[in-house]
Parts: sequence; C-alpha cells; structure tokens
Amino acid sequence: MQNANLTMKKIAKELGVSVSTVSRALQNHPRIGSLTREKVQKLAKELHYQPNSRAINFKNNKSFNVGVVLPYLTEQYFSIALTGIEQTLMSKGYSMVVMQSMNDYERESAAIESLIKHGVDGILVSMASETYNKTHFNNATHKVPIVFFDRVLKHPRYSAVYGNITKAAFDAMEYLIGKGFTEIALMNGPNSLQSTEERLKGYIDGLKKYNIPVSASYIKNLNLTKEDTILKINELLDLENPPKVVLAFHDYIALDAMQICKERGLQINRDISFVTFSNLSFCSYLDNPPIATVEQFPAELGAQAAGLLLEAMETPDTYQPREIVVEPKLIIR
Amino acid sequence: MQNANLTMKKIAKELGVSVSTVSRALQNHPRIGSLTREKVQKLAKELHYQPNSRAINFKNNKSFNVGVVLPYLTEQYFSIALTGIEQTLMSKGYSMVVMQSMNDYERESAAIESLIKHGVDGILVSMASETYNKTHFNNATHKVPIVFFDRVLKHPRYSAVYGNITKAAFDAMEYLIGKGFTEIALMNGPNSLQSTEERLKGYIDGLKKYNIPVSASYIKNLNLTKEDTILKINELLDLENPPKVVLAFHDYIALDAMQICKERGLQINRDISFVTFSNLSFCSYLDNPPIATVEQFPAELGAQAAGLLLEAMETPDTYQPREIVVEPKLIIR
DNA sequence: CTGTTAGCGCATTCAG
DNA sequence: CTGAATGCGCTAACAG
Repeated sequence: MQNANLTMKKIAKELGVSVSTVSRALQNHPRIGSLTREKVQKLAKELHYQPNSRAINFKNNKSFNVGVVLPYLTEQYFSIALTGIEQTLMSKGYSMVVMQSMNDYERESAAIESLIKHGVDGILVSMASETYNKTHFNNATHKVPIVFFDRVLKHPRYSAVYGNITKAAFDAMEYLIGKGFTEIALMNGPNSLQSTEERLKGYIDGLKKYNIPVSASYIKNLNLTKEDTILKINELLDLENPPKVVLAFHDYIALDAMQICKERGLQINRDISFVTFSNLSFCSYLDNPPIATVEQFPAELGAQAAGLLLEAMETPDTYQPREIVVEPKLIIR
Repeated sequence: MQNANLTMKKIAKELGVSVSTVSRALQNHPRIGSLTREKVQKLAKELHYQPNSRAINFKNNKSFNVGVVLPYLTEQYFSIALTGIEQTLMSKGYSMVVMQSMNDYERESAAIESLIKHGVDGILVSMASETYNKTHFNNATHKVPIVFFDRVLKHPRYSAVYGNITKAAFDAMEYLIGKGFTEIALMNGPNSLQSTEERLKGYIDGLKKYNIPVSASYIKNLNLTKEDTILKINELLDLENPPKVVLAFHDYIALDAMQICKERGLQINRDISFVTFSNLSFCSYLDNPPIATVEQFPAELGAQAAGLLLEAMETPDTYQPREIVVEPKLIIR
C-alpha cells in the first residue's frame, strides 16, 4: 500500500542525500554518480514514487490538458471528431477536457471560461449554432491559443480546420441534376453558421450552371431542432410543386424529415429522396437510405485541428494562425 | 489587451500593499479594510486579473478535473452517459477528461495511468470488454477514488452504478413468451462483462419459469466486433431450428444481425424479430425496428456515478464505497 | 559529482 | 487591519 503523498523530500531524507540529487537521479541528469542514481531509482521504484503532477504543472506553467468545446457529444459526427482529436493529442502526451455547448451561446461562453479557469493549455472549438457574439473567444485567446474545427470562425486571429462545403454542395447538385432531378430543395442550417452560407452557394451555383431557376420556396433555414425540421419539411411538402429531392444540412435533419414524409404517405426514394451531409454509420442500416451523402471526415478535421493547436502551444513564438481545408467526398449509395 | 501573466504580486506593487493584502481582498476575507478591499478589487477587475489556476491546484492539491474512461465515445449509449456525468460534475465546478479504451485492456490501463499523471481528482470507469486484469484499478485507487458505471467491477473496494440487467432480461423474456415466442436466441456479450452473466441469468430464468427447455445452441457469446456478430448470427440462422426472435446484447449487435438476416432473404419482424438493450434514438428511424428494447437510462447511470465520485472526493474520510442499482425499463414498440 | 539556494503564485500563519 | 514569513513539490542556477 504505497503512500499517496510520497515526495522527493522523503526519498532524500531516507537516503541521506539532498532533494536535488533525487531530482537529478530521477530524470537521468548527466551530472550524477551512477551509483547514487541507481540507489535513488531503486528506492523510488520500491516506494512507487510518482511525481506530483500538480507541482510540475505549476512549475512549468503547463497542464498538458486541452479543452474541447462542441455542440453535442451525442451527435456521432462530433464524437468521431473527438476520436481524431484524442488520437492526435495522445501521441504528444496531452489529454482532452470535453464540454458540450448544446448549441447555446451562454453554455459555450461558460465552457470557455471554465476551461481557462481549469488551466488548459489550449482550446479546440466547434461553434454553437446560437453563437452571435465572439467576445468569449477574444477574451480567451489572450490566455491560450484557440483553434476552430468544422464549425469555424473565420478570422485572421484564429486557426480553423473545415471542409470545403461549397464544393461538396455543388458536387451533390451536379450529381442530382445529372440524375435528372430539377425540383431540389435545400434544408439548410441557421445563418449563424459559416457552412450554411457555403451550402447555399454550392446549391445555387449548381442550379445556375444548368440554368435551373432558383426558387426561394425551396430554400429553408432550420435552427437544428427537431420541431423546426418538422415545420420546414411540412412547408416543403405543402408546396404546389413539392421537391423531388432534398439536400439536407445533415443526417439528423434528413432522418426527421424522412419520418414526416413517411407519415404523409410518401415513399422514400420513390416519391422523394434525400442527399445529406455527414455520412453517419447508422444510415447504412436504413431500408431506404439517402441516395448520396457528403462524407466530411470529421476525424480528420479533428486531428488536423489538434495538430495546429499542438503547434500553437509548443511553439507559440513562431506559430502563425492559418486555415486547413479538408476536401469532402460525395458518396453515392 | 490584458497581461496573461498578471499576478497578485504585480497588483500589490502597483498599489503599494503587500501580496497577502491583495490575497485577502480578492477572497473577501473578513479581516480587511473595506476601503483596501475595494481598491484592490477595482484594480484587479480593470487589469482582468485571473488567479493562476495551476498555482491554486498545486496549493490545494486538487485540480477539479475528473477522468472518465469508457469503451467508445461513438457509441451513443456512452455519449449519453457522458452527458449525465458532465451535468452532475459541472454543478460542482468539476470538468471531465475523457479517454476511450476501445475495449482494449492495454488502452484502458494506459488511460488510467495517464489520468493519474495528469492529476485528476477521481476517475469514472466503464470497463473495457477485454479487461481481464484489475491491477491498473488497484494501483490507481491508492491515489484517487474510482467509481464504476454501467460496465462495473463488483468489489467491496469500489463503488459502482449499474442497471438491474437480470431483471430486465427476465422481463424481456416474459414479454416474448407472453407473445407466444418459444424459439428465442440470446446474442450475449463477452464473459468478461458482468452484465453478460446477468443477461444469461434473466434469459434462463425466463425460459425455466415457463418450462421452455434451454438450448445451448441458442446461446452465443460475442466479442462485440462486427465480424463476430456476423459469424454468430449466421450460426443461429444455420440451425435446423433457427430462432424466431433474438435477444441482443445491445442495439449495435441487433443492427448488424438484422442486416445479415435481410441479406439472407428474411424479413425482419415477420420471419425473425429482435429485442435489444440500449434503446438508441436512431432505432426509431428503422422501418422494422426491434419489437422491444430495454432502456437502461445511461444518463442516469452516469449522473449517479458522478454523484458518488463527488462524495468520495469531497468527503474522503467518511465515504463508504457502495453500489447503486438503476432499474431499466422494457419499452414495447 | 553533489549540496545549497531561490523561486514559480498563492494562502495562511504569525507578528505587529 | 496589514505586512512579513513560510511552505506546498519540484527544477535549475549557482557554489563548491
């Protein structure tokens, strides 16, 4: 039963040497007698000595913890991103403190503050959809570096890793138009998210390229709640000319929308089809899955963002904030 | 642009008072002049003073971080549990450092060690299915309290929060037998998990109560990989008397098994049905979902475990390790 | 090669 | 009411 508060001091006293000798022996410092070294290391092992991490954190002013703030852990997209982050951080001895914003500005802001208070060395953020105010980021960045991933804030002060959504949306449109679809609706996200604008641009670019008129009634902004999804899909289905295919902000939107379609007697992939962003694994278990989906490689986004953050934390003097774009891929089912 | 390394010392110098005066003023210590207090607090606010958390951690020998080790973040069951944990911890000012074991003993062991090294105040664990050796827990528990949730280690030294799986399995069996099923297979987990044994007991108890013979060929242990699921469901379907319903260890097993059934030309819920544990949200989007499922309330399990850990950390002298059982609920679809 | 000293930021004792 | 001194555990500069 080893002592939980075993310090170098005690080892030193036990052995009749000084604390600094113990310190040097334990870290294989060159200027130490091999005999002393062995003696110290032996006793330390016997007593299960473990350095007090809090003292080391204090001394080095570093915790080897990074904070991660994201909307929902329960959205598989983000838990996959976390996996990429964990992997990258782990390889450098860092671990991650995770907090959910639940798309709420207040929670996000509180999370950032709390992380700073907990002494993380850096922060990774995927922004809440309700975030309208950026002061919490600006305050935090004076203390530790911040890197955004997926739901990013584009600003020269911040690094950001994100997918080329405009291109992905455009590719999806080309695919659909190539399949003969023209009545294509867009169930987009909230305007607070950068990627909402990008999806819209890809959508419109696609229509324009093939001279298909843009119909405002086919374009819906959602706030990412289930209720709003239900509202908006019903609006689309109530149109005189309901869409034959829907490009959905992500899989969760599509699933809820599909549910409504089915309830209204439509058959998925006959009366109406879906194309989605995310490519969540469980969609492959559906009998009538989305006909195509944009894989955004969340693990890669997370890993790249973690890589940038590591650089920012380890070489702050030379680090230049920058952006990394990961190319999504359209997957046809 | 506030100084990132603003210490009490600087405030003290600026104001021509001593550091201890600043310290007292900032924490509203009783023995301080209200004038001095105001003066100090005003300047501290102006300069955006924030106490150095690492110094405080060091001084108090406490980090307000707890570690959480679980199999997979990407399994929604665990991310829901995390949400319960986060909520409970947050209310007491703690945050969580998350690590995935990926059901691997080595990873789990390394995670525990790493958490200790990172200086967490306590650890929550949902065990890896491959964990055969408990020394990593025993070593860690000398340094910080450990509480298990869901996939628990039952031992008087440890606290544990888990569902009454035996009862839940039994209830499921009664339901199925009541519906007229007798050819009921059990796709169970690995023997390393406590809950595997419990499912088996509930399964057998159910059969026995209604005098249905227990057939060894209907009982399969899986290692929770997709490959093994495919192997075992095929074995079941290849029997002379294939089962009419399968009680599955959890939803992911059922989904993969269903896929194979469909590939083999069976129609779900006509030729073969499933009952599962977990009740993951996306199952409700399936055209032919499991006919019943055991809701285990992972958020509740996580929250209760976090509550026990908080008690263990905050009142270590009086804390008695104990177990909390959360009653699952059979949900009929 | 090893011991002594100093200091990281803060809270807390002990003096005044 | 306030200041000076102490120590938390560890590393590192400085002496010897």
